[in-house]
Amino acid sequence: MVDSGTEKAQVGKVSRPRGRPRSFDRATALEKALMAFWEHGYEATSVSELTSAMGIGAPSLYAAFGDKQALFAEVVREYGVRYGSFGDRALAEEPTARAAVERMLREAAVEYTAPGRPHGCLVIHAATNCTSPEVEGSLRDRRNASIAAFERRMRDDVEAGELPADTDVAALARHTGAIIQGMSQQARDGASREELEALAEIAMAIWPRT
Amino acid sequence: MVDSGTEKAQVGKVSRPRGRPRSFDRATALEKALMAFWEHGYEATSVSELTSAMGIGAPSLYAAFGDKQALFAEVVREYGVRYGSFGDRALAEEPTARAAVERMLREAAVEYTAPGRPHGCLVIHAATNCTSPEVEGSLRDRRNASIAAFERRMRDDVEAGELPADTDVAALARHTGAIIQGMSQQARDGASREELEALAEIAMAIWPRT
DNA sequence: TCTTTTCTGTAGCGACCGCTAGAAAATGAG
DNA sequence: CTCATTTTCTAGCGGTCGCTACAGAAAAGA
Repeated sequence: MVDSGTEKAQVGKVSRPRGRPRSFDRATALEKALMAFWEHGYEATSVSELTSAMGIGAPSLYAAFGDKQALFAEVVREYGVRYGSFGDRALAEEPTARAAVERMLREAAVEYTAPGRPHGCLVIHAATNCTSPEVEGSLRDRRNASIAAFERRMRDDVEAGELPADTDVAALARHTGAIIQGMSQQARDGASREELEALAEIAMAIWPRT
Repeated sequence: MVDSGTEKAQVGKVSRPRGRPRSFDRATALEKALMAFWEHGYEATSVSELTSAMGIGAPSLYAAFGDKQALFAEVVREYGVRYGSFGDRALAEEPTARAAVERMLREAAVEYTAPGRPHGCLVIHAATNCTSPEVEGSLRDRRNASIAAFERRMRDDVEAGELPADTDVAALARHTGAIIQGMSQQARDGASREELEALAEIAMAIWPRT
């Protein structure tokens, strides 16, 4: 049952696997599950909601993804790649921590209110009020890891002389995290892209004047 | 069954009601329910968890509080009075919007990490990922009402000349809401009072220099 | 005492939860 | 073709959900 999802690629010919072929596309089914979890969270999304959203029966779901928790873990991974990577990209590509945060907040306003998909951030919301400590903890770890990444990037800037030596990088990172989390919450509560952009712009005023 | 909770006070003598007296104190039972909902949220707190936390049987719960949703509504009301009033107090008592927000954030750092009770804010978290739109919406309305109250207080200051005439009060109010919501989230994620206080202090830097 | 009223405890309702056994269907291998 | 393998579909498992019928217990009033 391990590695049940990956199709082993053969040299040259495609050579389909032995038994009855799967009647659905695994990637699109995963995407449907992602949307369902994103919209309603881990516990409030029942397996029957998942199966009907994914267009498959329950046994197919369990055969292809393990169980509900494993499917959610895979959804979270996929979310990180498809929707949650703008922060890492900003941190990696921008020349300064300040520019990275500014771009991150600006992009968050767009991402969190994008039409045609749930608002806000899956990592922030999908495992709140969750009976399983494992699931709740996995997303909490991700949130705290993000703040730690902010702090590392800021500390680099301090060491490079880009930020004042007495900068409280831990608090500055926490502040950035709070803004992101608050923006996500307000996107869920109906705030528009423009409103979040104005919020982000105000939040940038904590940085030393340019 | 309406008004089943309130004991009608008589002039002079106490005159207990007719039938078998209630074996539990309604207020302390409500407080236990409040803690349970605060900790785990609306849906993740089952009726059987509630009954065992409150120390009563299910029929007693339904007789005294209606149903789960009515109990939650009463809990939210009680929470607003007992734990969620520091914001309104700051807005009402402080001379300026800025002083009110500063005090509110400082107090939020304390309230959201107070020992012996759940961290963060019930209004922000207890109805996320909720199957019932009514319950989810009731808390969302409260959150948006808070931001609207911030905005009104700020607009008063603009009209009084306490804030610049071109202040974007809507964005400033949203920013304050985002900080509060982010602080609550991070309190749930394990941040300490000191960390939240440092976050709050940084957030105050968006206001014009004193 | 007896009746009336209200609350308590037991026991269980129907509905949904996550999950799976087992048979039928669809493919490749021989 | 038959056989082995894998997926699909149907049906349903045990468990928990929110909630309640019912009988007995505990009080006031007659």
